[in-house]
Amino acid sequence: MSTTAGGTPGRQAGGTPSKHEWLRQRLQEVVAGLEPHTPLPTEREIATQHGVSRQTVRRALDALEDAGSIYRVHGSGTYTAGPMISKTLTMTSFSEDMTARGLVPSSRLLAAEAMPAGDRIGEQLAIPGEESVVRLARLRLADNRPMCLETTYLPEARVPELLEQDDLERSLYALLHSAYGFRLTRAEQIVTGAVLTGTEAALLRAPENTPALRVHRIGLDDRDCPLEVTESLYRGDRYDLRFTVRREGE
Amino acid sequence: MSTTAGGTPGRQAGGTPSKHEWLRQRLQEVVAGLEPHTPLPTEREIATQHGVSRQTVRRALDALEDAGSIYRVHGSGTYTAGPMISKTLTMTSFSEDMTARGLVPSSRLLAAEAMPAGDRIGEQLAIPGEESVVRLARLRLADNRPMCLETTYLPEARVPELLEQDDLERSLYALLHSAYGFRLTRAEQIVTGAVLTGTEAALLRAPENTPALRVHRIGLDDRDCPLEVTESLYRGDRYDLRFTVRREGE
DNA sequence: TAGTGGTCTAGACCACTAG
DNA sequence: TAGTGGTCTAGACCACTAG
Repeated sequence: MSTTAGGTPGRQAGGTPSKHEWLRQRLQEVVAGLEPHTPLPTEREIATQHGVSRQTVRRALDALEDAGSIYRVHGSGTYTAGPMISKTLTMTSFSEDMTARGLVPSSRLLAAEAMPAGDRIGEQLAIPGEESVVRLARLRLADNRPMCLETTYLPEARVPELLEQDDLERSLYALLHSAYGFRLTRAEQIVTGAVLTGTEAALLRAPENTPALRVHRIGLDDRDCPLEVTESLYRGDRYDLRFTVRREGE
Repeated sequence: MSTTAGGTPGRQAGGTPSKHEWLRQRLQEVVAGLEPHTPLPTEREIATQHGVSRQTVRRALDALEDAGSIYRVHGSGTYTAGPMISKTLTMTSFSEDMTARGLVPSSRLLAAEAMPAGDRIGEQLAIPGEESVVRLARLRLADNRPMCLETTYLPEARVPELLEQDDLERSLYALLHSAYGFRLTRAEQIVTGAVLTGTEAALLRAPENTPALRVHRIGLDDRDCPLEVTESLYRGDRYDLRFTVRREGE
């Protein structure tokens, strides 16, 4: 266990102090500066160089492989991957998504009210249909141009006085975390094709029959309980969904 | 290392003989029979019961967590997850996708020809634009109803005499593996909204302006080299895309 | 404070690649 | 056949939960 000049993991307050995560970031930087299909040092070499066990190296490499930065050939070696268009899909908020695309997100609150859940939303939030939910309708903008219509439903019992909050136009995820301590860790999504008509087209300032993407999402907390249902309608001419998929098993 | 009555891993020819995979399947069966939020035995107990190390147990549980079958609470325990609508997105062929949805896939070959790649396709396949590609256009059916229009481009140099194959209407993935030994392990996908018009609407037997999903895919082999570019146009009224996303880091 | 999952190690052996 | 990644173990200690 050497204390290299470059810096050892350390235990930053609030950060991620794990060795494999620290090593992952180190290796990511190295990989970023290499041509595609360049061999990396062997796992045993990396382990020795950084004073960690081979398992820790493998864990860091696993993360890089998942992210599509490297690929491994059994019996041969580890190599830098080709250029990537897309990333592995992860759970992001609209704000984060737009920022990652280099756009400036903003929001206009269209409606904020309490109402009975009803059967459909109630079932998805795992609460009785008579129970109250908070409904937020927002027009989402990117670089001040309409991008998406978003309607979110939350069980009122879990977010009391949400309607009294004054930053409902900002990131809801951030608010849920800071004001209520919730951590959304997983979401189930259903994406369908759609066509903009009537009110939707008008709000998004798009011509009638503009293609669109409808994203239905159920957000779950770290205890696997539904916390949020969101219906998003994206302008198809300004938005696409990019992701990497892998072959499982085999 | 006990040889339990239930059966130990064993080394089946061609199968997946790893202990963690064997244990994963075992645990999956157990989990499937339990109510949501039921605690599982502790990792140490599972290890003892199955005569494996705790790391092997953790690896099996990691897979179940990724698949959304369980969730873990640090310091507390491991629990069965709530009901799932969707699965983690993995790379599948049309045939596999439809079969998983309980539909019977079939196919009608619309065109099969060799042609120059051109700049756009050439760049995506990482070959010069003058080089030849095989182009396959297929109408994909599910339960004998038009579902999707699919056009695939492959570098002819890597799939010689593909056009002479007589089962081009069947699964292309299976053919690429059996006839050429290729393994597609990763794909990058871009999903956009679309509207069916003209020829496309006619071929899919859908009314004009039917919403649709366009999926652009670059398939990569196990050496991370592009092997296939496919453009798919799905009828939006019959098809949706379902998947689970997770919050990364944190 | 007892018990749980999370991280990490040193070492062994296997499966596969590529000369 | 030497070298690589893939699997697995036994054991240690830490961070966190929940009574």
